[in-house]
Amino acid sequence: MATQSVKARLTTAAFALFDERGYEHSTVDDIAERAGVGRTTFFRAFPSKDDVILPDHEVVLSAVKARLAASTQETALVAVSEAARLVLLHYLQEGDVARSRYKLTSSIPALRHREVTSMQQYQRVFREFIHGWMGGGSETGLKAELMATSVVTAHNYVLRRWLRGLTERPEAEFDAAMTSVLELFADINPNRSAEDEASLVIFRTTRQLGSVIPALRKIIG
Amino acid sequence: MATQSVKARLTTAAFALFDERGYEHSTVDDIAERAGVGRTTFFRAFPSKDDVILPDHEVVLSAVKARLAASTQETALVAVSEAARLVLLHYLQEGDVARSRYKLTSSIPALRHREVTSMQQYQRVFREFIHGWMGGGSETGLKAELMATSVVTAHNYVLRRWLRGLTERPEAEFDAAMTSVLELFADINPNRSAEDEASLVIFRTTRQLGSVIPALRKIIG
DNA sequence: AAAGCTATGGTACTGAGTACCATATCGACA
DNA sequence: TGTCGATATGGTACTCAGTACCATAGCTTT
Repeated sequence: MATQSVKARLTTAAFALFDERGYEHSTVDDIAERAGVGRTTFFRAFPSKDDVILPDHEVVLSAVKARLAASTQETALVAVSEAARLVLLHYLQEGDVARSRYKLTSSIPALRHREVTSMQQYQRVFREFIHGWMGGGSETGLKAELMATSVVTAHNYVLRRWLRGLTERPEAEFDAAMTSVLELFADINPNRSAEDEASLVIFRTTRQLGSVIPALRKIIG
Repeated sequence: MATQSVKARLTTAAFALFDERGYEHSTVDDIAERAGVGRTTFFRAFPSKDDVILPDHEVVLSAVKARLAASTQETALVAVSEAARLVLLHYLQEGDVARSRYKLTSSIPALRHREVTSMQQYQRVFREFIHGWMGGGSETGLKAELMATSVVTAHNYVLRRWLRGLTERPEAEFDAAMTSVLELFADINPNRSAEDEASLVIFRTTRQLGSVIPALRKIIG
């Protein structure tokens, strides 16, 4: 019977009880009893009651940190995108568990707060990473923060669409969203392009303006 | 003695106790006793213990909603900027209270969560307003969400700098931050500007190029 | 003066979270 | 094999936030 770990048994027991009686009407005693363990053991596995709905949070957060750490100055943005994708993929792999959680976090404030907190933690990791990538100066603080929140927001947007059943291709939508976010910030990045700068060029010619201008118009489109 | 309202007395009592003994070691009974009221009255004034650190939240949130509601399609972005500014100004007016709160939210997780929740509520209001302004279609959902989070993030960034004593001119910094955020999204807005488009202008002149070019350089900078 | 409304205080209860102690299980090692 | 020690678990008792309910004081209304 005890093939699953204690944590896993507690998690399934909790989700089942929350589904049957609702979150408020399921006590920690109930959860522990259904999992076949004592109440004390519950609080050893989870710091608080609401943590039971995000049992893999620490693992995923560590994976995100590891993915970011395994990057260079040139591949930083790819790392950000892929690290965020790790989070999405974890939810996708959870399947029905993720959808159950969504039902719960949508209706129970305490659980919504718990999920918001977890997203804040991802955001913090991204912010520190991006800020470090930008050099860590105070002039890039706001930009780093904006970028981090945007990445997390884009992730959440696609995730929520999938949870609501509004998309069959969450990964493709995620890539699109992430690309548009990174494009948004493209001009203020360290590896900057010259896209925004305009050059004024003056040529000397003996040809008539009347013949030159239509040709110029054609080039500029 | 009871010139202040019950809510105000409870608030000052709470901040004083939190400062003396810390949040965890101040019970709701202690706060109520110092304020000269019963415990029941505390929970009538505040839904939970941690709400006491944001006594004006509902008021400010309503002010933000009102400011947004009093705008037209053309003035939407100004309204967003000024609504966010309302929040900042409220913190600035609080002065030391705001700084005390910052100390508390920085060190006590429960209070940090409370503040995050309040920011989430602002964000939600901004998101819904902006999305409505964009027409409410599903193709603008992500953009609206990104804009709302960015506005709130920029606000928080400047607010935190002021709370840490890193700036003497929070309002000016706020304006700068807000402008840069709105610029960031300028190209995807309904009232788009022609800022990003370049014009090619050709003049006819009889003057020598050698005298014209230095003057042009001076203009362009 | 009686009725009613509102704000407040008090009491009793549930349940989360903590502290502490007791016990069981298992492996290492003599 | 028996013993020690580490780790996981269970149980008990406690604090305190939050809720429900009732009683009462003060004030207005009729």
